[in-house]
Amino acid sequence: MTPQRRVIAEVLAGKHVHLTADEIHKRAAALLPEVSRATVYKTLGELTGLGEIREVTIGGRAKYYDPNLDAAHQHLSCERCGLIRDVHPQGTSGLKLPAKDRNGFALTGIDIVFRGLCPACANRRKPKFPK
Amino acid sequence: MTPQRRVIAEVLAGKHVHLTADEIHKRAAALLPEVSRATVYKTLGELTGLGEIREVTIGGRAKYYDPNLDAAHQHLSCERCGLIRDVHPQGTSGLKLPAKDRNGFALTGIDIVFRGLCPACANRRKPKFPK
DNA sequence: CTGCTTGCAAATTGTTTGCAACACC
DNA sequence: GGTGTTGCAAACAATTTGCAAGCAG
Repeated sequence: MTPQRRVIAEVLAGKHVHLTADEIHKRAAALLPEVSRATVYKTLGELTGLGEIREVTIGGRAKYYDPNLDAAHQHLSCERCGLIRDVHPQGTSGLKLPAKDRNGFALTGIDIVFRGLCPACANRRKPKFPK
Repeated sequence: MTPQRRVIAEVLAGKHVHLTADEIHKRAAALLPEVSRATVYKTLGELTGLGEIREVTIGGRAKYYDPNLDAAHQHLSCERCGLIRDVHPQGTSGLKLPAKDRNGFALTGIDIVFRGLCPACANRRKPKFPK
């Protein structure tokens, strides 16, 4: 357990934390300036391998890291700004794929993402200018 | 409608087509050598804007493009090799997020991805050695 | 001519890797 | 002194953009 890993763990602590590797790096560097991007990536890779966090790829370019593995949950994602929130709706936990639809796959999990616009993005309408 | 766009449309035609932009480019170039990557990206961007196809980001680095918008469907994805298949299981169409869980979001869609290992990948076991 | 499309190349973004220096048992 | 960690820099991969040239109406 090095100082670098501690600050990364601190950044990931808490509820509703869904950050990209780059955001994690920025926040970690604010706490401890001498944290390099490479270390953040390596640490996140290890944590993922250990099952402490999970990579989620939603809607965009960068991966998000989800430290909330205790409770099964789904994600609510803003298509405009990329904001991600955890949700725990009923009726999703029983969801599974019938054997006849599995195509021989060995299933390991199900990801459910509710897409939409967050309140802030829904208000300020499309930032698009008629020319 | 230019020759370039026609071959891109041809590549996208058919069922169970889930290709990355780069794969689309390779296949289009096989039909018509003078198709540049940039043109593929621009065309895919337009088609996405027009609602003809949809970008899906599953599990990895590159986006996949899904031309099957007629029928609501979900995806079955191999975590090892990236293979994606369409599935149409029962019991998912009624799924929606209760208002109390919406956090003020205006919902536009729900993505469901069943993760697992395809038959081929399940056979050749993890290329990973426990020490 | 005017406007949209193409395609090369360069720029951007997100992530991974090679490798030397370092700290810790 | 070996093991594992760091961090710089370079390599990569996926995508986007600037811009000059081409084609169609």
